[in-house]
Order: sequence, then structure tokens, then C-alpha cells
Amino acid sequence: MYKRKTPVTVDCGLHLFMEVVNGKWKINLIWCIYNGIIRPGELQRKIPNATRRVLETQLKQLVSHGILVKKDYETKPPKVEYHLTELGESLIPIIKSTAKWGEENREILEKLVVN
Amino acid sequence: MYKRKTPVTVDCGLHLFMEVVNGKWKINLIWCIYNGIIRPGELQRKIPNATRRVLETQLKQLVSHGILVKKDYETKPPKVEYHLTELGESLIPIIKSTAKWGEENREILEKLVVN
DNA sequence: TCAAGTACGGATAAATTTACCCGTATTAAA
DNA sequence: TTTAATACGGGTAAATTTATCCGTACTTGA
Repeated sequence: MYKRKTPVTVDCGLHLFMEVVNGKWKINLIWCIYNGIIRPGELQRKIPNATRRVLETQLKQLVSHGILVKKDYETKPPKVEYHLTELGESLIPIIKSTAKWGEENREILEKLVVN
Repeated sequence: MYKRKTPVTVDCGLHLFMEVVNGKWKINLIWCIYNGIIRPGELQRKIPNATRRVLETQLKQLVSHGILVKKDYETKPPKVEYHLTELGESLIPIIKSTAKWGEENREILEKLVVN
């Protein structure tokens, strides 16, 4: 496992937000789970561009950041579900408004951001 | 200069937002400029933890993403100012609400995010 | 018994971001 | 004429994130 060498900075609230939300697939994961796609296998099929390994890692981070809870039925074969915590739920409107901004300005942004 | 090897993904609006806002010092920069700290030297003194070089690079990206404009007086000695574009201004309320979320949950998040 | 489905994780490579060190040029003031 | 201030950028190292490849264990159905 990778060990950080410099401390995370959390001076302002936005850094806290970024810290939680940063990660190539985290928003997708949160969004999927919000929409009822809650099992690892389902998530992987829904986000096929990410490898299983990466999704697993990012899910783990979201859990450790208090955004998700992992529900393990401890059955064999295994069954696992992820759910949003209260904190995770509180993120949804923020994500929505942020996405709204992006969509509203997509036309301008697409040109500038790509490449 | 670094050359990307994989394309930027812009499927949803939030990715567009993230693409613009990601970068260790970008939010600080936007915030400073919004608050009237608009010259490179000032910015560097305001954000001493970042090297000049990094700020310069991130400012350049913000310009290329349409968030800032660079106003060069073309004098000697040089005088340069950065200003928010309309698009950049439209980012301010989003940043505020995002930061608000972080502050509201700071107590929980600080414990979980640090380390 | 073999293939496919469930899920997890170590080790390491590749990509990307951030930091550091070097240097350029001009002007005003000490 | 040296020092400090203005501003910019190349080249490369270090840190971090993401991807790839390996393997584990158990169960159900063909």
C-alpha cells in the first residue's frame, strides 16, 4: 500500500470537498450508488473503463472518508453492498449543482478542456 | 512540456468542473484573484507554500480553460494582472457552496481525511 | 471436474502532477 | 555597479494516482 509523504491540506472547506471527491472514478461511483447500483460487480459492469482493482481502491477510500458504508453479508459466495452514509447523501445536491455548472458551460468548456 | 497520453474525459458536467478546478493551488488562485490579489508576485507572496513555477503553470492552465484572462501591460519592468472571466465569475457561487459543505462537515471530515 | 460467478488484495508499471533548480531580461534605487 | 523587483520558462526529480498483472477462496450449475 502507498504511504503518503506529505500531509493532506485541509485549510478551507473546499479542500475537504476536493479531498473526498478527487479520484478518477469516485463521482461515478457515488452517482451509481445513489442510483441503486450498489454491488461491486454491478459497479464494475456499469463503469467498464475502470479496472476492478481501481474501483475497489476508490470504494475503499470513499468508505474511509465516511461517504459510503460497506455492507458485507458474510455469505458464501460473498455478497457485498455499498450505501451512502448521511454525509454521502449530503454530497448529492452539491454534486448536482456542480454538474449543472458543467453542463451549462459545456459548449465553451469542451473546446478548452480537451487536449 | 508534458504531453498527455490519454484523452480527458468529459462525459458529465461534473467532470468538466473537476477538470477546471483540479490542481493543488487552483482554487486558492481563483479565490485570491476574486479578492483582488491579481498580480503574479502578490499571488506568490499570498501562497508561499507553492513555488512560483507551479503557480505560474496553474495560472496558465486556468487561462487556457477560460477561467482567467491575463492582462499584460507590456511595460518594462513587466506588469501583469489576472482577472476572472465571465465563466470564472460563474464559478464563484459553486466554489462557495462547495466550501460551505466542507466547513459544515469539517469536524467529521478532518478526522477521516487526514493521514 | 470444469467453467463461471461472487469478492479481495499484493506487487509493480505507467501516467500524471507537483516540486526543485537552473537560467533569461529589464529597470529603479541604493 | 550591485541589489532587488518585475515576470517567464526549460529540464528533471519526486510524489502521487491510475492501470496492469498476478493470485486467493468458495459455490453453483453444466
